Amino acid sequence: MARGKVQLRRVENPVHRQVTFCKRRAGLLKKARELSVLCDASVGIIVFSAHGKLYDLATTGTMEELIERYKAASAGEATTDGCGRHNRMDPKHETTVLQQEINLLQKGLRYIYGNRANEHMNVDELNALERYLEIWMYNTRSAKMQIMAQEIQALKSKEGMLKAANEILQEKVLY
Amino acid sequence: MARGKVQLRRVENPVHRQVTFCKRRAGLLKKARELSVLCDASVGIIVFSAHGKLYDLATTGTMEELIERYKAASAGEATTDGCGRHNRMDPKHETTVLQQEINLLQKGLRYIYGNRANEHMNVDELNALERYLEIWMYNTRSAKMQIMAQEIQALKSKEGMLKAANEILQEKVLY
DNA sequence: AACTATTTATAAGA
DNA sequence: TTCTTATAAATAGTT
Repeated sequence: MARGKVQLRRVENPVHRQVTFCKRRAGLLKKARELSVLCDASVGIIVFSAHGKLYDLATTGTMEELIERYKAASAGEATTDGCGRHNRMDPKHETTVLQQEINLLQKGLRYIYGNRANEHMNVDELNALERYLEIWMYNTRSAKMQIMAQEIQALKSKEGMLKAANEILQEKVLY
Repeated sequence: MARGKVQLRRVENPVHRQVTFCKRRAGLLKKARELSVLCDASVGIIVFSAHGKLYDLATTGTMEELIERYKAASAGEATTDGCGRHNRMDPKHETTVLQQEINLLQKGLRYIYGNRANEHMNVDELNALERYLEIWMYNTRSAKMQIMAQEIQALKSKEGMLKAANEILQEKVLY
């Protein structure tokens, strides 16, 4: 895409190929992140280099989660919005409420930024801020717990595989 | 990328968002195919639209094969987030730390703004966010308490004055 | 790892 | 939707 039109075939020079791989891989992942953010989509990417090295990206949750969702979606076709952790309400109302929330939090951020938290805010504003912070913290903790639970699951599964491999190796040693 | 710089946040207009989704999804898959051909790589992409519709691409074999290969490859990996720059607490860089704090909170704000709280944040970030939120909430409560205490003080003092005035008036009435 | 000349992708408009 | 077009973004070749 620059200084020469690209030919759709393998780059023969190994050095050039490696450089192109790095650049384009980065570009691809960037595009995926943009698509996810701009369009509210979930994107998972798996890349194996020619030499077998793995690179991946999951814009939403973990790759395992996406894979499960993929299997569910590609097997059956009854995908009733699998994500839905927060039930949606009237979009217009929601937007307004969210905007107010954002304004308040941004005001709070400015105070933090000035290292003079909460000056110039009245009791009503502080109450609202407190409420939002509680909700936010709750969400943060929930998300963290979810991720950690998934990691534990992954580790357990890894442990199982390692144990199995161990047994096989021990058998081989014995005979 | 044209006729207007792209902002990295959800496209609010649903029609624009849908169009952008189609275009960019096509672009992403094209880039993936190019990467695969040019660099001899295997690429798998899973995309879920906001409404849960699945789009996928596997440049080599099937997606199932890629998923199996992914599981095999990721199982034998260290989960030590390669970047890992967790060294902190250099008093000279107080400003830097503060800036990081702001960045984190702003990142959180963007997620709230996009109605997708805490997505794309890892456990470390969530932990840090939780810590900041606790501090912030503590400060908020302190400020609120202080203001309320002052108001109570003011009211008590006013009450005292009124009582005194009342007594004087009663005395005047009696004589 | 930077730099730029070009190509490519795409946002907005028709 | 699809086509066009002006412009932003990606990147091939180079240093």
